[in-house]
Amino acid sequence: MDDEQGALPAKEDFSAWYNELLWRAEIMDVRYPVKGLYVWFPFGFALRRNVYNELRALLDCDHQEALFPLLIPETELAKEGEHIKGFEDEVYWVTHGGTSPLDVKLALRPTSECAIYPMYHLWVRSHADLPIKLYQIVNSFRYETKHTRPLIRLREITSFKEAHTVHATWEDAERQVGEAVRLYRAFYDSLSIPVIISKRPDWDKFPGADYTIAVDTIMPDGRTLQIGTVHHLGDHFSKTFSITYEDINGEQQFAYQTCYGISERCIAAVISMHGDDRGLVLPPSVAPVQVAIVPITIGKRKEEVLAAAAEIEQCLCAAGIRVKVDSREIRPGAKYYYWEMRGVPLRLEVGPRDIDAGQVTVVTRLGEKSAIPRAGLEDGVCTALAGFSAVLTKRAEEHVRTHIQIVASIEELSAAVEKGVAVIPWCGKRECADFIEESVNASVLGTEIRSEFIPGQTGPCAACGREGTGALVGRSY
RNA sequence: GGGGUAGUAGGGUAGCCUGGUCCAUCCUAGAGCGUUUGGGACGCUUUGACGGCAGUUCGAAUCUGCCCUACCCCA
Repeated sequence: MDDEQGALPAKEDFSAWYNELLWRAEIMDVRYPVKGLYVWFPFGFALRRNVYNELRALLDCDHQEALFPLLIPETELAKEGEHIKGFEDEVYWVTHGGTSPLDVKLALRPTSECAIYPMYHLWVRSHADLPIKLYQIVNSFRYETKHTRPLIRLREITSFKEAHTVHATWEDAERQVGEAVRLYRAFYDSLSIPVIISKRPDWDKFPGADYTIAVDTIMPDGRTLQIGTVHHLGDHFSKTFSITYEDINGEQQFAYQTCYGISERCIAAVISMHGDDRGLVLPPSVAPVQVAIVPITIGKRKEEVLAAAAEIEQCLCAAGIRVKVDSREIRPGAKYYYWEMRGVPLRLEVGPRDIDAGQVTVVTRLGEKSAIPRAGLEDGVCTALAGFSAVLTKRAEEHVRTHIQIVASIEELSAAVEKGVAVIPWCGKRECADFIEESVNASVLGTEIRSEFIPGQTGPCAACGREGTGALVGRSY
């Protein structure tokens, strides 16, 4: 092969590839001098903005965006016993104002239940106030002791989208759980990321929830990444924070709640799922630059070519496409590599030969080359972008499908989790899950699996032999 | 949680044991000038560093202490 100058580590070597790519594609700068805190480069931030705009658009149909404070008084945080127990080891505390110690310590929110629910206590009066569906997109803090990793395991989660809803009945809250799962599916569809929905085991649910539904995907190395969670909170928090409403009979009733969240792990998923040895590969829906135009300027016709490129830019821009002309004084090849690293879905090449032929050369990020007539270019580009999205989805589905195995015994499971995730019958008992987990060095992630790639499964529990149903098992980030 | 290794310019490395030399070195780094341009151009000129804080010393990248950060291994 050619000398691979400037190449990334191969994607096979996932950790090295991921770290190097974040830097080279200008997503994040990991050199900030505090462990677990990272800086968004402008390009990465543009990607973040596009991704979260997709999420906002979906939520804004029947949620409202709000903003609650970062600081939570210890007195509120400590109210719900089970909840605080789940977080107490990872809370950052503000203990001083200037040089004077505070009377009541203030926590940096690890999540916002205890910031929002005291206000819900004031806001909820009558059944007519319900349901309430709010969300906010904020940073939150967790003092992670394990290995931190940009976008995946952070001490400052910079992009936590959390929704908090209040309902009159348990059933109504459960319907909202279903609705949230539907929203998250739609969100990940727009990013061409296949997901596996399952119900987390009881010991792994959100502290203070009735149950937790998780959204997982499969990374290039076969490990799973949790990229969304939906919690049915029952009336645990409404009892703690006295969130009550007056029903139609004039009686005070406790409300039922849900909350559900997505963090910048969704961006880690986009990067990891689609990227390749040349860099990022971004879905057109969120790519900061959807089309890069490279003018091939040779000798005398330089002005003519640059004018043609500018005209094409204007016409695509008018059609609502995010487009950039790269007129830097470097070789065309250098520009191709540059935009490939940044995941631009389509590259347009405009040179004297194209002008003479009345066409534009189009190359997709995955290397498919074609020519589109200059007349009707907007339509041609839009079609190519839509086609590219479809190809990404198909590729991603193929990856997930080939990293799932349906197995029946511990031996099969042990081999399966080396390569990806597995589904195995389990009776639901904690001891059996512990046995399975210890035997294969992987986790029981969930049951009641909902995935187009996984059929319903029943059979004897892999640990005890009693009747069981399919459980998702894998190694996770 | 336990152990280990390391931090030198935008990135990668040498030097450290045995403290001292005016220009360490390589690159996909930056700046400038000129020639180039259908897959990472070339020449010349030039810029820039010893993770942080304290200590030892006439003198510290090098020795000592603490802290921070990164990576690897084991639970």
